[in-house]
Amino acid sequence: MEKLGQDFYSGKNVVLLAKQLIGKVLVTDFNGFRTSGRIVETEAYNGVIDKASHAYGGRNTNRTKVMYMPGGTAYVYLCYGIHHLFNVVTNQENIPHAVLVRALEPLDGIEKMLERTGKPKLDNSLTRGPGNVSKALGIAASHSSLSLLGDHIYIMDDGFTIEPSTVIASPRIGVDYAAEDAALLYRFYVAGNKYVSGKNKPLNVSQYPIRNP
DNA sequence: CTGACGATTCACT
DNA sequence: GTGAATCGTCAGC
Repeated sequence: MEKLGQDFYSGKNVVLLAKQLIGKVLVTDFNGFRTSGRIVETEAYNGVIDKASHAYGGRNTNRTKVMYMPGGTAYVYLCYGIHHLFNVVTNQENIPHAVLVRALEPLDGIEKMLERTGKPKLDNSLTRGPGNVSKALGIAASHSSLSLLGDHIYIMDDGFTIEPSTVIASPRIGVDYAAEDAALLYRFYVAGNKYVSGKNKPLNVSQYPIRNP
């Protein structure tokens, strides 16, 4: 059981990092309430050359400047006026790579997550989809720019390994506006896991070959 | 200052 | 499958 450190987040290949984050444990600890879940779905956003990225073309605004911070920083933003989406900034300073965490399998603090989301009981909607992940873990836009090397939001490797053949690569969700980049296989998920959002091919692995970029 | 809109979710048909 | 909710952000005037 060990917290991911700077070396992990400094990795230069954001697509590989998105894949490597599958199976890790995302933890938040606010006001003494610890909540966590195993990451089962991620998406990579490949910096200035990725039309689906907020930093495409070097775009650097008050909101997106967080993406230019060093790897290991939280990038959280409000989407559709309702949902806070949590991303892990990767690579080094001034290279705006990020990984969106889209789904978790709940582990610790499920009662607290139910309280935050107003759900009556645990089901697959608690941490399914990026908006729900943030809501359940208590992550808000005000946490953007927070270091993941600190004590409030961080990611653990607990030694649990997802069978590699069950980690599927697919196109990202909701990025049709990104033209040809919408087809890139930058989304990763655990095949058949009930917390995975959107399309979830249970077993037909061959259709979406995993490529180590 | 203004208007269009989004890396979504949920209720409803 | 369709549509509403809801507001900070950002490009453009």
